[in-house]
Amino acid sequence: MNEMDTAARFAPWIELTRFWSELEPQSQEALIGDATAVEYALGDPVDIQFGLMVSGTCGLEYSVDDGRRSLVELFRSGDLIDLARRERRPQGALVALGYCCVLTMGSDDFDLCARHHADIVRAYRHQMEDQVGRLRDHVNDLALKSPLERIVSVLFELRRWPEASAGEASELVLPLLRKHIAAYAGMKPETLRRAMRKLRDADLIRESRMDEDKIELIDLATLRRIANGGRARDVKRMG
Amino acid sequence: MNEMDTAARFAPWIELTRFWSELEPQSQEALIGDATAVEYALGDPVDIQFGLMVSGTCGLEYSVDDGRRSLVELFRSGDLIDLARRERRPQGALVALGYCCVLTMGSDDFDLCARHHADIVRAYRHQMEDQVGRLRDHVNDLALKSPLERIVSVLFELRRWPEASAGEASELVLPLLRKHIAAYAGMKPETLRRAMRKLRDADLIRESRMDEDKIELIDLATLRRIANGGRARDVKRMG
DNA sequence: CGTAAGGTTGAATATGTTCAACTTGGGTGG
DNA sequence: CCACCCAAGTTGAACATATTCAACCTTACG
Repeated sequence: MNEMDTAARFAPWIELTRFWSELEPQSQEALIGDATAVEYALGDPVDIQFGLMVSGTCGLEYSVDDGRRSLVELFRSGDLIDLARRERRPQGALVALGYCCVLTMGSDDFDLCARHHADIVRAYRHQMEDQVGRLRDHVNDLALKSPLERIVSVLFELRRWPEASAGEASELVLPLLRKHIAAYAGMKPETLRRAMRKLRDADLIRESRMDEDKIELIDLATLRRIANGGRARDVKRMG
Repeated sequence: MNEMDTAARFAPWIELTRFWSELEPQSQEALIGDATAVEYALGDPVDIQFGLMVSGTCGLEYSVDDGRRSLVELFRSGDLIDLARRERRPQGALVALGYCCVLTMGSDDFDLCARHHADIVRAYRHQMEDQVGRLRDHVNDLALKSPLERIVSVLFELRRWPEASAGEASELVLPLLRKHIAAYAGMKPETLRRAMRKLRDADLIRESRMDEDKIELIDLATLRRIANGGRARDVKRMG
C-alpha cells in the first residue's frame, strides 16, 4: 500500500462516478479534506473500515474454518465501503483484486461532514441503495440460479462497471481474475470454465485469443434471457 | 391490508428495536407524524418502497421467468425497508410472511426529517450497516456453505430476532413457514427437511411434537461450529 | 532456466434436485 | 357434523449436476 496526497491522481476516475458527481463542490472538498488516499496492489489486504473507492477493484472476502473462501461483495470505483456493524462483529476482510486506490476516512468524520452538508446524506443514501440493490440481486443469483445463469448474470454486472466497457458495447474487459469471478459467483474455477465453454460453444460469447480477459458478448438478447433464468437452465434447451 | 392510526398499537414491539431506541423522543414523533401504519396478513403483497417494520415479518421475493422464487432478504421488527435504486429498476416484490405491521413513509419525507434531526441520520446509518452486514453474511452462506451449514446459520440468524427467543435461551420459535425458510436458504423444502433430520438424528436439535414451529437447540457449541463451516460439511464427520 | 500461480481438462465422486405419492391440518360448504 | 378441498409438509428413488482430484499447460518472474 502507498499513500498519496495529490487529489489530481485519482480525479479522472472518480469524476465519472455517480456518488461523487451528486455532491456539491464544497462537499467534495470537505470530504477530501478529512480523507487519505491509499493505493493497493493485487492481493494486498485493505485495512479500512470506511472509505470511497477511487479506482480499481477490491472485494470483501469471507472464509470459513476449513479454508473455503468466497467473495461476498465487489467494490469498484465510486463505491462506498462501510464494514461497520453493531449486532455482530464485522465479518470478512477486504482484499485488493487488482491495483486499486481508496479514499479512506473515519466513519465519524463522515458523519460530521454529512451534518454540515445535506447533499452528502442524499448522495450517501442513493449510493447505498444501489449497492444494497446489487447485493440483493447477487443473493438471488446465488439462491436459485444455475452456474451458467450466474455467470451470465455476473458478466452483465461487470458490464456496468466504468472500467469494463472501454471499447465497443459488445466488448467486455474482465477487471478480475477468473478465480475471483468464480469465488464471487459461488463456484469453483473449473465450473466457471465449463460454463464459459458452454456459452462459447453456443456462439453466445467469443473469447479473445490475444487478450485473455477480453470477451465479446455476441447474442445479447439470448444472454439476457439466460441471466434472467428464462425457462431453461441449460443453453442447449434454449429455443 | 389495514390502516391504523393509533401509535399505541405498535408501541410494544418497536420500543425494543435498536433503530427506534437510538432516536431522540422528538425525532420519533417527527417520523410518526409523517408516517402511516399499515397491517398485512400472510401472503399479502406489501406495496411500499420505504418504511419501518413495526412487527411481524416480510420478505423481498425475487422470481425468474420460469417460476423459481427466492427470498432475498427478510425484514423483522425494527428493520428499515428501502427498495429504491437508481442504476437498475427495483427488483423483486415485498411479501408478508405472516401478520406484519409496517410504518410507511415517503423516502423524501424521511430525508426531510433527517435534515432536521441529526440523530436520525446516525440511527439510519447504524441500522443499515447491520442490515447490509446480515445481507453479506447471507451471501457468504449461499456462496460456499452446504445446505446443512446454511440451515444452522439461518437458525442462528432467526434466534437473534426479538420474536423468536420468547422462552428459554435454547428454544427457538420459527417465525416463518418452512417453505419460506427454505426459499431464504436457497434450497427446496425437501432439502431443508433432510438437513433438519440430520441435525435431529445427531441429537443437535429437538423438534417439538406439540408445536410444529418450536425447535430446541441442544448442542449450541457444535451447532455454532457447523454454522461456521467448521471442518466438516456433514454432521457425521464432526469430531 | 526453474519456480510459482493462474488457468484448463477429464473422470470419478458426492450431493442437491426432481418427481410422485402420501400425510396432515385448517377451512369451507352442504 | 361431516365430506371435501387445498396448502404445507414429508418421504423415497431416480436423476442431474457441481465438486473433487489429479494432471497438465501457460505465463510471469526471479
